[in-house]
Amino acid sequence: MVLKHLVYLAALARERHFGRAAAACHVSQATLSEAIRRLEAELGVPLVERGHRYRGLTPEGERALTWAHGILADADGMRADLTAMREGVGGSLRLGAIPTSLPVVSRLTAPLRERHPAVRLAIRSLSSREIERDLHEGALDAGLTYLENEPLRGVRRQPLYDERYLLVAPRASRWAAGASVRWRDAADAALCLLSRDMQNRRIVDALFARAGATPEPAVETNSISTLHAQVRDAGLCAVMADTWLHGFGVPAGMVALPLVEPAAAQAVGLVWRDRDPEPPLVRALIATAREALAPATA
Amino acid sequence: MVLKHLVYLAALARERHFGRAAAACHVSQATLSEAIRRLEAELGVPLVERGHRYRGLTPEGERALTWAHGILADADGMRADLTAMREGVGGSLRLGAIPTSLPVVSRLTAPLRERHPAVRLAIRSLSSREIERDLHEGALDAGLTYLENEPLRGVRRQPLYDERYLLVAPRASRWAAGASVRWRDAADAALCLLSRDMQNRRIVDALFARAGATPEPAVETNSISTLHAQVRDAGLCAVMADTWLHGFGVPAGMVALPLVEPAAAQAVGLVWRDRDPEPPLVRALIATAREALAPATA
DNA sequence: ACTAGTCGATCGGCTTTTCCGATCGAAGGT
DNA sequence: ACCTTCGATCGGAAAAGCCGATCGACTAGT
Repeated sequence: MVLKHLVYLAALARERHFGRAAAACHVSQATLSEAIRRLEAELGVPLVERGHRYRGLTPEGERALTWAHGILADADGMRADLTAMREGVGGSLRLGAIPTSLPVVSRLTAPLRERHPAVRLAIRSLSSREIERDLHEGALDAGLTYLENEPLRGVRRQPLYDERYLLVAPRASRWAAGASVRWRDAADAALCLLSRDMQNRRIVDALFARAGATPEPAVETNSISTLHAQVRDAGLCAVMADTWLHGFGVPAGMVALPLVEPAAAQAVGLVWRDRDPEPPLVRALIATAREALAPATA
Repeated sequence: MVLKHLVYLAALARERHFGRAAAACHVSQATLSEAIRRLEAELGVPLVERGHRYRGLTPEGERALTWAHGILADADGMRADLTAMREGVGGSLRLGAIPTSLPVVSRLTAPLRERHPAVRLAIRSLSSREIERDLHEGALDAGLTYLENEPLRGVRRQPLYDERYLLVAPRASRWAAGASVRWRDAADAALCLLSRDMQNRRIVDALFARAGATPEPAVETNSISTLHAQVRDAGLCAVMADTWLHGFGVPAGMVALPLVEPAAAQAVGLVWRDRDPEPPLVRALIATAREALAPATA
């Protein structure tokens, strides 16, 4: 079996198109087509739904793809590992992070780059689900995401901090009177919340629900910067993670009050693929994380 | 990179000889030599200590070998998985087992073969350390070994039963008087024990030590059948695992008495390589083990 | 010290695999 | 009915893989 053919299979699954997949692999469409055919012959199973158009992988193809992702990740890991032994940790680390963790990422990457100046970083803001998926597809080396709210499979983890929630409200509003706000009360505010496809929102909804309330947001968005802007410029209230406020400050004219009853916290941490051995860059990141950003740095 | 080259590397590390490794791979020595050279060129690191004789792998080579074992195991797993999807679980399952667990193996393999008649089994009696090593070298699919006494790394586990220890003594001896024997007292008997390279012996030694005693065995052996024979024919006492006695019975004219103070037990279970996805045969074995031989079947 | 034998590297040539450009044929949209 | 898109296929060129033979260096035995 040829490793390259697995690359072609992965590309085909990703691009869902023979021509584009071939282009992405810098080969002709004929080459890719034949490689898939060979792979099918060798494994003795059809991998793609045959027809005059790409219609997805067969169940066997999907299964093969899972294996292929693992094998390719290992092959890359081996290369990176040996390179690291020769000339120190280098190359490119692809890190996915949930939006609320973005302000924290630099606290992680700064010491990493200090130790290993040759490392190049690619940081992508992704949802927790995208992080999990891309980790398994080998499109990501590590992620910064929620550890507990929704199950994570096939990954190892290093807790880093707890995310807590605050209500950001206009200084003039009635919410600004006390030192904290109850979730139940916050539900009545004119809210700007993240959209429901984001786990942060699902967490917040669950907390509202635990307080017996159902928020009816005036504005929904899938971007935290939008959230921030809405609060600052439109005078709405928002539920924000403390990390975000630490990183970017409380908008002028607004106050941030801890949300209580329940005063819940979500564990956030580093995750990476559950494979041995670990690629050198990932190992370096974990070591850095453990030392530079031990838990209780919230 | 070509998967075949990794096979050659693994063979070379195993055989420690270019010619033999080549023969094991059914290629000429020239082919294998060149393949290693290519691999080194591609990875940019020397993998074997160069000289006019094989002198082992370089540190980079050892590292590469670890990755190679993983990648090759995955490639095999993929093939087996797809074959299983097509024509059911089949192929050959290589199972390693510590000697005291051998009587139990059949209770595991019988239901497995009943469900999957096409499966062929290769059962090897190995020490717990060999099991761990071969598992990682891809020379074994699963193992039956001690789970707790000495650390196991990079494996998943399914506890199956607890191993308990009995003193087998001549019916006429003073030990046969009571219903049990204390470790401290047993240390005074004329003993036949396993040799110190076996974990079972290390466990037994530790239990003697906990009772403040140091056994001075009259006979040491690395084979449990020898142990059994010595007890039966030479009239010595022996510390045996209950599984062995259940499997082969108490030698005629002897009695088996539980060893107490402490009445310790060692957990024994199934282990397999910590990788996702699991090969179909391994999965089938685990499922069978969980159902057919749940814990507390001692 | 010499010799025979072993071991791994290397060379030249052969075979197989891989890759590409071009073309084909089916399906879908207009 | 016509045109476009998509993937399969073909034939030839390039590359890689493999082998037998040979070389050079070390080793063990005399």
